[in-house]
Amino acid sequence: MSKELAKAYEPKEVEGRIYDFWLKNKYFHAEADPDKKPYTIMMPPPNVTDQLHVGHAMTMTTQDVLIRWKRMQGYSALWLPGTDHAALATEVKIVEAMAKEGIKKEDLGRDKFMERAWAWNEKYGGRITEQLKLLGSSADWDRQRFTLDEGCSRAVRHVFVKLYEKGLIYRGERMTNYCAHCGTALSDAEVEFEEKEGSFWHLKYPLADGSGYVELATTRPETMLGDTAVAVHPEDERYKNIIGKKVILPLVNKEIPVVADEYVEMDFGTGVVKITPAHDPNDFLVGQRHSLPVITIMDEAGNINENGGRYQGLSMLEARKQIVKDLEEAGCLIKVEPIKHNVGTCHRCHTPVEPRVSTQWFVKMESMAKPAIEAVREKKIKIIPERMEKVYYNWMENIKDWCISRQIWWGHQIPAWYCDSCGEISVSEEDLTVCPKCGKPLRRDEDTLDTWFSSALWPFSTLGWPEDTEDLRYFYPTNTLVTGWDIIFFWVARMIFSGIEQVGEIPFDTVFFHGLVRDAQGRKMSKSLGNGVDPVKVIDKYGADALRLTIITGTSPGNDTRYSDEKVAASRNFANKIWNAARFIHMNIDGHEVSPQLPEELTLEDKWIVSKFNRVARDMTENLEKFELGVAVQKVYDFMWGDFCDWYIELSKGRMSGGSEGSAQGARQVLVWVLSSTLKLLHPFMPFITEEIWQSLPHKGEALMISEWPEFDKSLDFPAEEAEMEKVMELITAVRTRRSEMNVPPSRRAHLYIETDRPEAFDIERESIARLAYCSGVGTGGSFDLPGAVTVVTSGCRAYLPMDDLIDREAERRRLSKELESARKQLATVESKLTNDTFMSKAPQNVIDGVRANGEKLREKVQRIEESLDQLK
RNA sequence: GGGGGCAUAGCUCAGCUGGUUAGAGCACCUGCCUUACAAGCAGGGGGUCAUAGGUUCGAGUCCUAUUGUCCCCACCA
Repeated sequence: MSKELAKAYEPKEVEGRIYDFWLKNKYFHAEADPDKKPYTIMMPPPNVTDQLHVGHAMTMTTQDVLIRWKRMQGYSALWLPGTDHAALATEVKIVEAMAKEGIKKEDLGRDKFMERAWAWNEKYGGRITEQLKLLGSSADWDRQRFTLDEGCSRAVRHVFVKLYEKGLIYRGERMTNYCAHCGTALSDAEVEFEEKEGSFWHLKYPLADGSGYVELATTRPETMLGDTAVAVHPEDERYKNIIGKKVILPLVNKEIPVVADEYVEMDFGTGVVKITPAHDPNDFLVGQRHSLPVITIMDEAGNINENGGRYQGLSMLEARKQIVKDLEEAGCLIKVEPIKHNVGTCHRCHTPVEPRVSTQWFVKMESMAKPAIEAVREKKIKIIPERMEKVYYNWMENIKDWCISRQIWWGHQIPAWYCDSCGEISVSEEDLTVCPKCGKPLRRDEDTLDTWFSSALWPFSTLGWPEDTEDLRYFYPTNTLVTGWDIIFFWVARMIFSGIEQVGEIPFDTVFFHGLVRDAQGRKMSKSLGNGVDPVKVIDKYGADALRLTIITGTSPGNDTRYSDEKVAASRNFANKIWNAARFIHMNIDGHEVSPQLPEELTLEDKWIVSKFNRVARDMTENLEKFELGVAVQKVYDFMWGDFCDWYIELSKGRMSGGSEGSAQGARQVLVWVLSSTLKLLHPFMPFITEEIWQSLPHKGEALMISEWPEFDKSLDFPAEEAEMEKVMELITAVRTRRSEMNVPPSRRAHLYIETDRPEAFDIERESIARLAYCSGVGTGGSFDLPGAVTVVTSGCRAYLPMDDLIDREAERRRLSKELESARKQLATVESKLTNDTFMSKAPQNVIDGVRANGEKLREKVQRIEESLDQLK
């Protein structure tokens, strides 16, 4: 970069080149280094066939900020990337693509299908990681993993076998959620409830003894084929007499009992419930209590099976229509009411799930949940924001067994074999061919595992577990898990109990939940709304740094944020601001020998900016430690723009154009030092532009990204000079304001007379003050008698601008009177505090000191205004 | 049914353990092409911090209730 370069920052010219430079030098790579402390983040693996969306941008930027910061702090910082095979999500996509070619997976068979799936994976698998690189992600790509790779597969099988042998994985017939569209069972976590408009069919079930009928209501009439009872509440006076009687199940013409069960709510519907144990979780429990038969009427394709008699082969929906029609014809339909009710749907395809009793594999949760709850309760794992702990406890404390078998092919096939000869079930880490019990051939379980089963192992399977590797010992437990709150159950909770159970240690010490990115109207981004934002396009238009800054600015942990182009444009403007500050510095240092160190002698304004920087470094570090990234970035933004550019650079101009060579050289060094140091603070947020500029300035070391994070330096702390400088600034601002109020054009200059008994308080180049205050020159003195001059009063001094022709003495008096009034009012507030005994005795000393100092300033100000008013008389 | 978030300037949002006169970006008004930047500079207007109580010397910040709004969990056929 040099001064000839474009006036505006061009991210496209910089980003690729800088990223390649980092990669080439292996700065992203982390090793187990005994001389350093480890800091580890496991990247939540995006779905392998995903495309980058803003959600990724949020989570990855957050992680990259943390990892870059820690790396600069000297940690061996490992950010381990990878992708998730996303079993069901991916299989659905592949099946859809095949459907376009007119191919069904059954036609292909398992092996051929898997070939296609891997090919698909090959084709789209690299896309997401390439896009992550565009963002500037400093992940250790040499360590990239995939939840279906060899190592992860070994870990999965090891865990499966271990849990099976401990009795924590079992196979059994249970009520499960079944998605007919996806053709598989789902875990409870994968069911989303949606409120839908439905119908409430009131049906008539005749009593077997001919003494009448019972009326009941249902939202799912088709399940009547599997009814094995009718239930009423035991206390319900209306129905006490029919308990124990039989009713005739219409259409099926079968007698089923009337049972009494407290599950029935008397005031809902008619107070009578049909019981279908095979297709409703609550009915299943009722059935167990009353030893009712369980009749499954739906097959795996979601159609009525052989238990459905003449309805066999119909889909559930077709069956519903037909059955309602038949019931009506049989005179068993009393009425149909509209009803709003919650329908469980598949979170992948939003098809209503069918509760269905089937044989599946489950993980027993209770014993593993306990230590996982303890870990958080004892703060071994910190959850940020803290309120998310409640959500975690609530889920963990009410956890049910986890259904892990899926009737799909893309995934980890369950390592269980069945012997059809002797009935033995064998579970093994190695593939089996013959039954270990009877030696006969085996049949392997067709099902695969829930994708979250493998991602639950991510924090350690990626480090070589189950082997006892050096990496595992060094980097595990990992440190910060960064993710959105939407996968707390799917993933976070499961990693916690898996880590504790498998490795014997928590998987990470902190969980940091960031918010979700919404659109400008606050809506969730979704395909159906078409309001999604493509980060790649945003990067193309505004640059990766601008996108990253936007994502972090103004956010706080756990709170959602809105995306808008305007925000990115503002961030881009900031990048441009830094770029131009650098251009300015180049214009003034190129051709000079400038050391990257601070000069020996520091002027007042030097001390001010250095001291201010020093504090920003300290404050930001504190904010980052508390994961307050939004606050941290705001501080460096304000410093860079509001202090460094608006004030320090402006002040330096006079020194470099008109000052002594010593002063000019000092300014150059301070400019370089402060900008370079500020770039360090900014680097985690805006890695590209900061690296590019840093490289162009005089520097020590080979790259900004591996330079040292600034720490608070006592020798750079100049509070007294800061206060002095602020007085100068206050005066300059006051002069500007006065001129602006009087509509004096900047071209019109006047000499500035500063009345002070402490001229050393204005000990910076007079030309600098003059330049900033649009004055022709500056003089200081004990007192001036300049009738007809414009008066400017601050808490530190009084100043005059002789502009005879402009001054309207009457207007001037009015203005000063107004200022006096306001200053007196403020003073009164302060003084009432200082005379308040309880305040004086209870408030901490630093607060009292602050108020006192403020009072002192105000008193001086009031006095000066009063004097000025006297002079105007 | 249970739990939680949010409510601060016209808009989008910060405001960390309560402490001087509540901030930013965008938008708006005025004046400026001042030799880094008009994607900029300087100045300015705009907020009874949702409402009502309470705790405190002191409340945007803590407590209680209310209203509005969004979300999560549970899943009554």
